[in-house]
Amino acid sequence: MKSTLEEQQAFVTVVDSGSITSAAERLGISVSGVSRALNRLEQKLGATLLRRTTRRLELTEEGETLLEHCRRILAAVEEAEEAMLDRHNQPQGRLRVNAAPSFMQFVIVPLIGEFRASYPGITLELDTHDRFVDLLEQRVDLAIRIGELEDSSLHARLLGYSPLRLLASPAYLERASVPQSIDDLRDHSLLGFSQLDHLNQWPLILADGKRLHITPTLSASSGSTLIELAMAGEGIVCLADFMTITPRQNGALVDVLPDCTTLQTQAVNAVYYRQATLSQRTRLFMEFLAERLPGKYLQG
Amino acid sequence: MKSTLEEQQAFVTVVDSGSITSAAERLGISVSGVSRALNRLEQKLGATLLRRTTRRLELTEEGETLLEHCRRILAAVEEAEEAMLDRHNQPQGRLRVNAAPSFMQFVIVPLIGEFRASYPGITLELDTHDRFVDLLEQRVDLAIRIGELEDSSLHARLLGYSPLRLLASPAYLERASVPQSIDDLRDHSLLGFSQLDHLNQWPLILADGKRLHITPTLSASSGSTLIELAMAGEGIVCLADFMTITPRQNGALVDVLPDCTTLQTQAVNAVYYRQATLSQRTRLFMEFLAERLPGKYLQG
DNA sequence: AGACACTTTTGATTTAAAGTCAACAATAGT
DNA sequence: ACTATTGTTGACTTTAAATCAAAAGTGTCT
Repeated sequence: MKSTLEEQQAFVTVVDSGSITSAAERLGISVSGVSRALNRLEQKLGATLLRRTTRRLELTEEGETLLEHCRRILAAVEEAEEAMLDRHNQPQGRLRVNAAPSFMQFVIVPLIGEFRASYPGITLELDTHDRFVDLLEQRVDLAIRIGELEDSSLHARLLGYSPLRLLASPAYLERASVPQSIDDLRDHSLLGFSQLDHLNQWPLILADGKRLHITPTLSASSGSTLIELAMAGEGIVCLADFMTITPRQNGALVDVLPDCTTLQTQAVNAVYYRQATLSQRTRLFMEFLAERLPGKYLQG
Repeated sequence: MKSTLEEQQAFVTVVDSGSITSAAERLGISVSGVSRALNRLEQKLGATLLRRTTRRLELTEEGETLLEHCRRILAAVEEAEEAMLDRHNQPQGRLRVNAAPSFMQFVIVPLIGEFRASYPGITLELDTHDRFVDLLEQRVDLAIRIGELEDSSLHARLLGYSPLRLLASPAYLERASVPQSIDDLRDHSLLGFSQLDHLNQWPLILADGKRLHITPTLSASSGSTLIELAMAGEGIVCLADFMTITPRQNGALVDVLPDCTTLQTQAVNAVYYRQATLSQRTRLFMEFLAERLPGKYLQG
């Protein structure tokens, strides 16, 4: 009278895919097989897991609880299988990495060619997501997180620190003026984020002791758009160092108040959910990042 | 071609019980069933897990690796089942607690009657073990550890702090003398541990700045024996506060140098291995300890 | 060495579990 | 109310796992 892994797999797949029919397809078995597995599981546990009508599936509270447990169990089983596979084989398999869009664009993508050349057997999935995702639910092997860590059930490896910079185009500075102090910034066109207002709290202390909270008259929702705007001479931006490497190199952007800009550096961590040992490919990718990022992209 | 829970259970049970025959008995299936399950598992993984002769079983390196994973998986399955059971039922089930012998004797045992009266459905197993045990391997739900924690994969809950005391019987102090300073102790009969020499490093700073490392001419291997010796007037002992409550109350032992004795207090933690939520009974027991220990047995 | 006690593996068979197909029932949308 | 879609159920098939009995190892003792 013990629930099997197949039943648990069926349950999780049904929840993830939203219907029994699509779960059956994904699992490669018949619809009735999935329905039966679900019923078996419910009967064994003596609880209803999902209230199901033909059109909609809804998790009960028990189902919610069990779902988490099942994800954990299945992840542990997968880890075990990987551990045995890794023992003798070349690095291979799916590796899903999650990072903020700007970090993905400016840091990971430029390095990815080198990694792929070293380990051609690894299938990479690059996932961008602004808010923190549930690693277990999304089956993410490794996530790069900037700033403070929250979830203590995750393991983390520090990759380095990311300083912030103030930047503008030479044309803008010539047309407006070159600010000499933090308080001078108030007379400038400051470009900020349109959605995430907390990023408009720049880490600069004004003469009155307060932090500079900007209310931009021109804003954008992504770092790359902000860079384009700054290069077009629209004003001053405050961005993570790693986004600004190329425009600084070719002179499209120059530092503004370079002495104040490293005030708030944020830790950059590679985080993962693992109960036992890290899979070979995840470890390889993490080591790759830990080796390449400090220096050019991050402060050691 | 995926390994089942039954196969994993068989594998773990064989390792734990040391033979296929006894594992079969424990699992309530036939010997050949276990042998087959083991073979299936090995074939599915393409690796030998146990080198087995009729007389001896030996884990291969792969087996060692898989064993850990299987324990984790099975523990997670058990957690899932418990979580579903706990949902509607009264507290019940097996609860295995591990602590150092002296802590068990002087702290847990005196309190256990009250706990049992409150939750008669819980089956308690009190395990004493000097050295730190592997919670997963020994299926220990909760362990009490005194001093610094090592294993970071365990969760911990601080129960309080345990100060040390120097004690002797009034008769001894009358016969010898009452030491007035730490350095006076050198002229006394100091009782120490016979096996664990690091416990003979008393947390007292001498005039020359060194710690007092005693070389006892009378020693014992357990705290309770040392207490008996001290009560018999054989000398001065240095023991955790919680062991000395009764003899101090009835005057059999009195504090020596009471001002120096709280120097080194050690943290007392309840630690557990859990991937998801704590089972109801474990949580109840931990809360019970956290509520009762500070004050009488530990410093808050 | 050889006989003995014990443990594990294997072949043939039985038993039980899980999956399939097809008919039926339920539900939302037009 | 009709229809397209989705989930459940009964009868049957397939597949996996357990058992019994016999055989093959392995270590011990005289």
